[in-house]
Amino acid sequence: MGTRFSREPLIIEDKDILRDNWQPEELIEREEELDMYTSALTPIVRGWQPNNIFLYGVTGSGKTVATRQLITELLDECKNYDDVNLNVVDMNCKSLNSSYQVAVNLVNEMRDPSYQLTTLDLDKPQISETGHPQQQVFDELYDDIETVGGTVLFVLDEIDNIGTSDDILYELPRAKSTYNLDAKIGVIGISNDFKFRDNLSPKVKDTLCEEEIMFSPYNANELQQILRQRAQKAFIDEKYLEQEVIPLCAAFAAQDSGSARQALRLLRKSADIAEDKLRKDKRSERMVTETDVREGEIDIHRQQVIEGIDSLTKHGHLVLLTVCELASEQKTPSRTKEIHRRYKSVANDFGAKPLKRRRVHDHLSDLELHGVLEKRSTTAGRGNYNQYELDVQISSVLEVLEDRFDEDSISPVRAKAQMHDII
DNA sequence: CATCCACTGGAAGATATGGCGA
DNA sequence: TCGCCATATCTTCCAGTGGATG
Repeated sequence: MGTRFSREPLIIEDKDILRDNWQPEELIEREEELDMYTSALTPIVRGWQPNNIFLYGVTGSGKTVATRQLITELLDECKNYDDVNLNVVDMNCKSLNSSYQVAVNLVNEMRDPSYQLTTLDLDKPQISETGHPQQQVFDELYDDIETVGGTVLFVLDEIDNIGTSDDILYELPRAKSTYNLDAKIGVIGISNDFKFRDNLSPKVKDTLCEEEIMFSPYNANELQQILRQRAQKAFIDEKYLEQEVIPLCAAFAAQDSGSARQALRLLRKSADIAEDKLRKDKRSERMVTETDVREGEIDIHRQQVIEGIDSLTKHGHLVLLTVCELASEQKTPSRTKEIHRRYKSVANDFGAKPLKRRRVHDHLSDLELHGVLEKRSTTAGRGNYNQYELDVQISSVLEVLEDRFDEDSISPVRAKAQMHDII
């Protein structure tokens, strides 16, 4: 037997190739989008004022990969011309939910000594995330832009996170004329959310959306091509994949989101499961099977729900616990009114001041958004009302809640659930 | 058919928290 | 320490909805 940590590859040769941040040499199935994108970027090579570009499409539809590829080529090309000084500031706004935070992080990004702006280091200290007036942060940012000079291109990935506070998107494209800057400023906004574009204030839409490129979700066929492109390199031998594996991964992802990221994650998970079975001698052949894919799908979904629950606040957990309690008494689906009534006593038991009705409604919708609860809107009887019930195994929810509260307060619920045989 | 009812969910304001510079 | 700032969370208020009621 080998050691516990054997380096011997079993099925996968290079797992990184199956990650969504691996940059393929060629982005396939997106020819049209790349074409439009290229023409939108062309003015930069000529040293002209850049277009502002807005990309939108669901996650995993190739927006970021396309951007990375084209920006790399663009930077290379610009090196050939003395009169073009292109600086790209690339930032992911995933955890930033206001314009203010984006501005602060842009300043820090530009001042980060390890960041390779093609000109000088700014050599100024980083600034803290809170405590400054917004305008002051903007002023710092413009100062830095002017110091860097040339063409400054901002790539703001997942910009939809800032929600309705879109000041920065109004400010940035106009900064040149407002503050008489010499530097040319361009903004590329990348959004996963279609609605974000519609919800932008009209003044922002005018400027930022000069060039819009829409990345549609991949269909099952396109996803298969993408998976094949990567599987060729990632697996020791493609023969180790059952014929149905790639089509099935593609189908699951196409059905749900059309996201290449999701399809890849599933393929990766399936391969993990297969290797695990091999290692534990539960399987004799080097082979990823259809069953592995189906198991992987369940596993990933479950993981997502648990993460969803984990991110909630204390009262979110209390509301969820209330629904569990009702479920354990077979009283779900339950009306919001009923949930709120019961929630009040649950909260009191935990020594927490119960929230008002409205807020509990919000928590319930949150839970639905996370896929933990299922909502049923009813328009029967007097007026319309909502009912909620658990959309996942009560046992997995209780498991997560046990970590949040203490075990003793959860066990009565578990006992009741067991009594009614729903666990 | 007009009015009422019971509920939903948007909007705005209040409160709590935590970091900043002075 | 204080006053200032941003933000998350929560409360208050209220308009809208659509079947029920008389």
